[in-house]
Parts: sequence; structure tokens; C-alpha cells
Amino acid sequence: METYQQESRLYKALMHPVRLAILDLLREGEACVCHMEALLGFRQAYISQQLMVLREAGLLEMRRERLNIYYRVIRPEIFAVMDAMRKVTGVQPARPTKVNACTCPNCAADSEPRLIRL
Amino acid sequence: METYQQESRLYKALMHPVRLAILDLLREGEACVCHMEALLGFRQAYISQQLMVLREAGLLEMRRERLNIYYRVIRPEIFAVMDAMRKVTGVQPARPTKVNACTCPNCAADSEPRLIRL
DNA sequence: ATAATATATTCAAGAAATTGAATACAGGTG
DNA sequence: CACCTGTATTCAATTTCTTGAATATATTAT
Repeated sequence: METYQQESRLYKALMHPVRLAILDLLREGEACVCHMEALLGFRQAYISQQLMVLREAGLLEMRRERLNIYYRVIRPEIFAVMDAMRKVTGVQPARPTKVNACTCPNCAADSEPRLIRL
Repeated sequence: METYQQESRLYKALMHPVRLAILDLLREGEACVCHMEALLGFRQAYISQQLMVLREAGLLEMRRERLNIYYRVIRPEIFAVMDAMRKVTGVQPARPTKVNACTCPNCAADSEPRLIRL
């Protein structure tokens, strides 16, 4: 039963809609918190809380670069789990449409036009 | 986010060690409650409670045959999820050793010798 | 040194999950 | 019908999760 305990901890991490959305976001590589904030439309503190849960589950790692902190998935095998679950429900989640603008250096390089900040 | 809500309900069902053990048990086909009780070593009411959660999540269905109630997985795709998760943890759960004897007709046909009941 | 920015952490109230105990119920047997 | 057997359901106490609010921290800019 100890093995199941270990698995159940991971399922617990996936048990939350916002955390699933975050993981999907990170499929394409690392992202900073402001990016997730912009894409998902939740308050910064809330996103950080969910990131902490995923980190404590051993799924994410963070890296600081100047003011921004970038998160990335350190167990890509988790995506196979998510893909398999998607076959159970049969529904593919829609790509998130950017709710707010993100001002991090990475996003600044993005395609969409934005105001120059001084 | 509604799609994630639906997925998260399923992850919630998998979030529990005993429920994972039950699902593993049902990989080989249907089983009656007394069987699970014997294999897992939990009280009957407790097993039934967990079965109810899995049923409400839409993963199981039950069938009555005389006094016994047989459960079976109606979404075998869930096993792919569990297999994928097992690759994340890297640990294979041990086959459960029968803790108690089971007296249901199916188990009576099993290999182990048992007393004849009148 | 002060302030601003990006993010993390702590706290608390409410909601949901866990689990033991008690009980209900349906089908079979005498 | 009364009783037994296998299983489901209800209840309540406890623990855990959720989430908003407030606050702390690290880095950079002035």
C-alpha cells in the first residue's frame, strides 16, 4: 500500500483545475509567473500557491533570472499521464487565450504589439 | 477551465491509495466486495465507501448476482493513466497477498484448499 | 538608502475528504 | 415469517484542501 501512497500524492497534485492548466502551459517549456498570470487570469499570489503545491509534489523546479522566476516541469512523464486522462474524458482543453498582457522580457519578444514602457 | 474541472474530478477519484488498489484489483475483471475485502484487508463498510466514490466518478459499475455484488471497471482507459503514473514514480505495486479468506462462489473455485461449507 | 518590481509565504475561514461506528437493506434460508 | 449474509448508506468527528487577504523577500533601479 506504500506504493499507492506515493502515487496518490501525485494524483493529489493533479487534482486541481488550475494546476492542470499550469502544467499544460509548461508543456512547451519554462515560463515565468507573470506569464502564467497573464495566460490564466488569476492573481499572482494564487498562481504562486498552486506552483508551490506542484513543486512540493516534485513535479516542478524554479530558476531565477533577474527579477523573474521561471518554472519548468522536471518530470515530463507526467504529460503522458495527462494525455491518458484526456482519453478517458474525451475532451481536449482549449488553448488558453491570453487574458492580460505580460511584461516579462520573454513576452516582450512575442509577436503581439504592445506599448513601449519607459 | 471547465475541461480541467472534469479531469480534476477523475484525479480526485484516483487520489486515494485504497481506491488505486481496488482499481488494480479490477484489472483482471470483475470482483465481488468480499473478494476485495479479503485481498485488501479492510472492513467491508470501508471498501464499500471507496467503491461508491469510484462509482460516482463514473469509473465502476456494479451487478448483483444472488447475495454478492460484482464490480467492474467501465472505463478501461483509466488503466493507461495508472500505467503512465507508475512510470513517473518508477515503482510497481506488489501483487496483494490475500489477507483473509473469501467465501464467495468465485473464490470457492479458486486453487487454494478450503473447508466445505454446508 | 529608498523605492519599485516580481514573486513567495503566512494566516485564517470555509469547504471537502477521510474514516470509524452504527445502521439499513436486499436476497436467501429454515 | 424470522433470521442470516453480503453489501450499501448515513452520520459525525477529524483532517486536509481551497482561496482570499495580508505581508515578506529578493533583485534591480534611482
